[in-house]
Amino acid sequence: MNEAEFRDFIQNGYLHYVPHVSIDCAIFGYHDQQLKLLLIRHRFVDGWCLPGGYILRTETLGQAASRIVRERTGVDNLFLQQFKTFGDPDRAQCSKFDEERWFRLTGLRDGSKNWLIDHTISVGFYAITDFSKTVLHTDMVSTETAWFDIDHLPKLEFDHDQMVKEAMHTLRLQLYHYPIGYNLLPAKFTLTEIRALYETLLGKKLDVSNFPKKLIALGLLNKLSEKRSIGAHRSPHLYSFNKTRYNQALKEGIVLS
Amino acid sequence: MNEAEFRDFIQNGYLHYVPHVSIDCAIFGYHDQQLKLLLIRHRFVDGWCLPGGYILRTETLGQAASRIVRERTGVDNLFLQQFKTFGDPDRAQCSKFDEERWFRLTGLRDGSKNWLIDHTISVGFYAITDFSKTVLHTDMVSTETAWFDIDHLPKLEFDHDQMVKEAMHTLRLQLYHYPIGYNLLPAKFTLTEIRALYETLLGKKLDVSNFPKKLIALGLLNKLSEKRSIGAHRSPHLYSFNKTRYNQALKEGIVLS
DNA sequence: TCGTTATTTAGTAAAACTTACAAAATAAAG
DNA sequence: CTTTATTTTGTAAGTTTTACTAAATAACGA
Repeated sequence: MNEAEFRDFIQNGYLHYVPHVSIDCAIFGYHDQQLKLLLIRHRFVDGWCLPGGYILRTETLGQAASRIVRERTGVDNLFLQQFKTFGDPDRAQCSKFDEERWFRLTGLRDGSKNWLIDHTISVGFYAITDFSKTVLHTDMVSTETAWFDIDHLPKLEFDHDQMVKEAMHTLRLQLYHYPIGYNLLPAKFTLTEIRALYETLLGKKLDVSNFPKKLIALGLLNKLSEKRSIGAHRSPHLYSFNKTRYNQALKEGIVLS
Repeated sequence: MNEAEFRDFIQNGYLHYVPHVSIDCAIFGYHDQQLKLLLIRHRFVDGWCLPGGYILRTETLGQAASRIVRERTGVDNLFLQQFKTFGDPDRAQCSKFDEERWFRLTGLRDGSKNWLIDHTISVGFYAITDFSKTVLHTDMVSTETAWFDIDHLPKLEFDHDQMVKEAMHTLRLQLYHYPIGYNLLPAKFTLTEIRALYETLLGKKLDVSNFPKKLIALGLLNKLSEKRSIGAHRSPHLYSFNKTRYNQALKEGIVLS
């Protein structure tokens, strides 16, 4: 989006997008036992917040969320879930609106009458990606886009702290009911690697021996004949996902304890 | 809402309510092993659908949902949960809009330009009440308000069939994680009565002996010294909810199997 | 008054599942 | 060829769930 397109979006965006409703995405990034969260520095409020956007009048909510994540990270087709809608009247703090700042940034007057500066209800989605595979983009709304370690997040603008908390909570609940790992692990991985993934996302230790047994019992994994070399230790077997069972589990759910 | 107020709502409602966003409520009613759903006959589309409404610009989503349920049923302070937000572009079928019908019903022209007739994203809530304690109201939007047996629902307008399905699904999942029964059972009830409540909501039989034991083990129930007379049979003990544990369980969740 | 009957409720054995841990297997380094 | 760290199998103990039995009991009617 260039300068002219951005100005048109500000002035006439409500013709193409649904006004008063936005989407915010908590995009979690995993790689190598590290869990991060994608944040943008918002040009209008000069603080960190979740990436978000508006819904095209022709899109479903899921498609809009998917597009927003794709535009920010370049990643497509990932685990994406709606978790809650936020609509407290004070969530956006429109009272703090600064007409001068708006003019400096947009070159437009009467910002407080703009469709963007009005009561907005936001649908929260969360997603999980492999952050090493992403290519981050900033846009006209943001001056920075960056991954933050989940344990060292800055204070976020609006009600986004609450959003992250609830996204994390839902993610951890859903980990016990849906399989995860596809797109987050290499095509061939060891039992230790998939256990580390779950441990990092859940934020707790799992039994070295019992946890992988459960995944195997659920039929989610194919044992391969290859092994991985990890130095002066017994070489662990490689596994891949049984894509049939995995997709079935995504649809029908699983029970993991 | 009288005729004049209704016309003002149609013409200027967007000043007080958030446009493009609505709330729809799946209000389940339980009494005596019967499960019903509250439906209204929509004046504008002449079919059955879920009761709904708009969000005042000063309200939270929960407050709006609570108000909508109260206006329909007279009941306050019940189990109310947001479950999902629906935003498919074709969910409202605005293409079917009938200008003539609109004029007959509202006496207004240019209906298709009205704020009510535009892309609307709806936040779904579900609630559970005792239908014998409700006093139903119709309003300017509905010609009828009625309880339907859950197994004999008519085809609903818009995407409300899908909403009911997802509300029911969420309700049944949450039954295992939150206590239920307060406001749905008399202050003093037998173990058979609370089991029947869970059986009806879950749509399946539970073990006569084991299920109540779980509730007791969770500390949710107080055993009273009184008994209930049920004719030529052993008189069952009466129980009441341990309100402290019950409220704690509402906050922190429980694990019921 | 006393069986009969239907229901509540305590009790328990079997089964299933979870958890904790021991020990064997093994790859590579020294 | 011993040492070391890790994977992986196996299993015993502990816990929870499930299925079922039998005792308790309230009222009815013979």
